[in-house]
Amino acid sequence: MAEPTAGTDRSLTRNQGEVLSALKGADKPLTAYDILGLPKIRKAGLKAPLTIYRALDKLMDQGLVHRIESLNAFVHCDHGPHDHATGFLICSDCGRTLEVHLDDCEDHLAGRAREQGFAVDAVKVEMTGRCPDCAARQAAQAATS
Amino acid sequence: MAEPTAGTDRSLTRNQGEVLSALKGADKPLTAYDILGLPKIRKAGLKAPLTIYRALDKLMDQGLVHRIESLNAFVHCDHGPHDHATGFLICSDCGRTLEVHLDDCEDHLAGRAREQGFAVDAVKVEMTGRCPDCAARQAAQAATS
DNA sequence: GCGGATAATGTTATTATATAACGTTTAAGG
DNA sequence: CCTTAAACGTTATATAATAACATTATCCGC
Repeated sequence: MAEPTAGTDRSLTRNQGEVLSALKGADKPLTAYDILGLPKIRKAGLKAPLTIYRALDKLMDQGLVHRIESLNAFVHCDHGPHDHATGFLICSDCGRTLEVHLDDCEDHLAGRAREQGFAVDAVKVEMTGRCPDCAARQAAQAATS
Repeated sequence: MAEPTAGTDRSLTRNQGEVLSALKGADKPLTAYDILGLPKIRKAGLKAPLTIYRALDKLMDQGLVHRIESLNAFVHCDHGPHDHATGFLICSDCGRTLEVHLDDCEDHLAGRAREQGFAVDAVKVEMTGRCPDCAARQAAQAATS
């Protein structure tokens, strides 16, 4: 029983496929417990937090999923596996995120670290603010008040 | 009773002073529960998690303490209040951190966000790796094995 | 196919991190 | 004083993540 039924990616187990599929279907990051609470996930037989966390760990190993530290949540990576650092724009209003690539800035950041004698393994950037939609809505509300 | 006995900073309440003092005395980030478990803190009468979290919130408002998202831990900011983004180098071996300033890189990062129509409030950068000491120790061990 | 190693899973319990709700006390200013 | 807003105390609870151990599936060489 190695057929992933939920995802299209080969070499994923059923649990991993289900979790990845759940993240793909969401429009914003989900916590492990958000995922656990999804009807589709329950119907698929996943019912323990650990089951979700294990699947997420493997998906992150493969670069298919990223963890948003400041939200304790996880998002599908829609850019395919990549080895350069990623940053996330996190809307504090609607909770959606936008992934940005930091190919050039990564060198700058890591260079700063190396000046201090630090050997960098991973770079994480998270920016909080308002997404275009929410910024526009707030501007409109401010105008009418 | 507004005298901060633990810290030297004015305008801090006693609880805030105790918590800040605890962080100043540590050589690495502490979680709220780490702080709660310190004898000095217990002796000062702080005994509930919420007490610690409330003090931490205020200290962060004032820029005296930073939160390390990927550790769920808090560090004293030894640069004084500053408004430009900070980054942290986090040693995955010894757990110590090093704060770095990102005054120039911040513009680059935030600019990337603005290209997408995103209004940035805060930028957080966390880099994981090995600090100079731990990198040197590992190199020495590799040489003798 | 068989057998053994390795990875993945199931299950239960527990630990770690953070906040809600509510009443009381304290500090600052008129 | 007296009011008001901030800080605090207390208890309970919510949220996030992992430990420990038994079981099952998958891969690979034979």
